[in-house]
Amino acid sequence: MTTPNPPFPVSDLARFHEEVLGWFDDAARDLPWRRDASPWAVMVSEFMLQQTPVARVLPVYAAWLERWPTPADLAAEATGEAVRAWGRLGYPRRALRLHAAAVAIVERHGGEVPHSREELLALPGVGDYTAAAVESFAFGGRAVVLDTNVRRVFARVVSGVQFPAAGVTAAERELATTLVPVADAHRWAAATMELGALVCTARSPRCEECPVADICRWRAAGFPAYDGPARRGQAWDGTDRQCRGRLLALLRDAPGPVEKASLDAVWPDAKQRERCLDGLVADRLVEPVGDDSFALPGHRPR
DNA sequence: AACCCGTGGTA
DNA sequence: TTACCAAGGGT
Repeated sequence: MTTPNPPFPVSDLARFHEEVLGWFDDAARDLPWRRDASPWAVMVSEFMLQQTPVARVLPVYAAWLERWPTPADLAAEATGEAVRAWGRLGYPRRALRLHAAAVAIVERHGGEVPHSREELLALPGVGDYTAAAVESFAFGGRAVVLDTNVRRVFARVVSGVQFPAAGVTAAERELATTLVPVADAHRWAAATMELGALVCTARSPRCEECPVADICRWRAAGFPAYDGPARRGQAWDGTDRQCRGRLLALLRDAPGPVEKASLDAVWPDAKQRERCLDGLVADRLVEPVGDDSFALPGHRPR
């Protein structure tokens, strides 16, 4: 994020806090992980929400927590069951990491989700964002929560640009730190995220509904278009990801092991297919069964 | 730092 | 229709 010029006026900061927090009181969605959810439930939601929209997470989240209400419940389960229950949320390695995080929570933290940033970051699948989100949403901590929504809101309102840079810079983190209000840090995190999700959206921002339109530096500058390096698109047709998705979908939808011949039928390019199947096995998303079949991993951890 | 990893909704 | 995009993490 570039340095604002002129800088974001200090007088606007108080209004930023007041308006966004006030807007959140009325506009916040009633999401299940916001209704006195346990720390584990918050963690489950955060894993599922990594790169997956809320609407698709909702049903899987509900089923998941009904089946595995605590880390110990999931930790005692076969990893393949986690992959199956993950369904079509995408990036199924997240299911494996969530399972591994549950095992680590049982082994290292007596089955309770840890509070500290350091302990959270040490869990599989927990990076800067997720650690901050759990600190903030599960425990009411003062973490600096920087997700794609918050970054976009700050880029626009404070820095006056359409989109933030590709990666979080030290300056951006510092700026975000200075923006956290003295009181209500965890509500600030949720509120700025919600504003980005509902109003200050990536493609068609609803500025007419925005509580801070009058102090928005991007708007004041006339909505200048993003002028940074081109953001690479995500190719899909013919990629290994598509191939892996097809293979795993077949295994997920089957009650037990699937013969190699059936897997061969879902992807025409034999060389790529073999590479992807090997990759899935290497990733522990799939395991060989007998001589000529494959299945989701059926073994218990340890 | 750049690239890999799924899936489906939307403008 | 085709890109873009979504509460990122690991390497």
